[in-house]
Amino acid sequence: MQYWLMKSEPDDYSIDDLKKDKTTLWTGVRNYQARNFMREMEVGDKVLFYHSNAGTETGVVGEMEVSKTVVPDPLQFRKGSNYFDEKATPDNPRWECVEVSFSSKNSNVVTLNKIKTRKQFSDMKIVEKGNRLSITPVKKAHYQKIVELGT
DNA sequence: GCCAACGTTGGC
DNA sequence: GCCAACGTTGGC
Repeated sequence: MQYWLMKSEPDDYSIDDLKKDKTTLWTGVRNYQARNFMREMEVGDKVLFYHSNAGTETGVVGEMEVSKTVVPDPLQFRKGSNYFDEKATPDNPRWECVEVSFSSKNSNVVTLNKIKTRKQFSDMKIVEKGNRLSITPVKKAHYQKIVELGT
């Protein structure tokens, strides 16, 4: 069992969208490091849903779970999509995505601000200066503490 | 909207 | 394989 954090801009795809959809393909990741983390994911892994670029609401907003391991990201083949990649072919895809399922929405947003002010989170990847990576592994203890703070 | 901190691309 | 130029992310 592994623990992760995945970012999404709420204007693009929010925790409420996931709640409505119940499951979704986590498409649109176009960073090799993030893709490689998705390749490591297994069914049942737990994931913190993080809203980025959300002003004072920026932070962890809920939990989800990996429900399917990676498949080729269909958007890389879709001409006209923002995520179209002309170098990708169905025989040789470049980008992959996992399927995730909604678990719960926090009562409170665990804001980035709050995470930053707590010493115990100082080694989290999202706190490190300049980390723009949209998918990062999270330590179990950090995961549990953040869930607790969001309840 | 600004801009620092990256990541990627492509010429050499 | 280096690195300058360019593009993107995401906090503020």
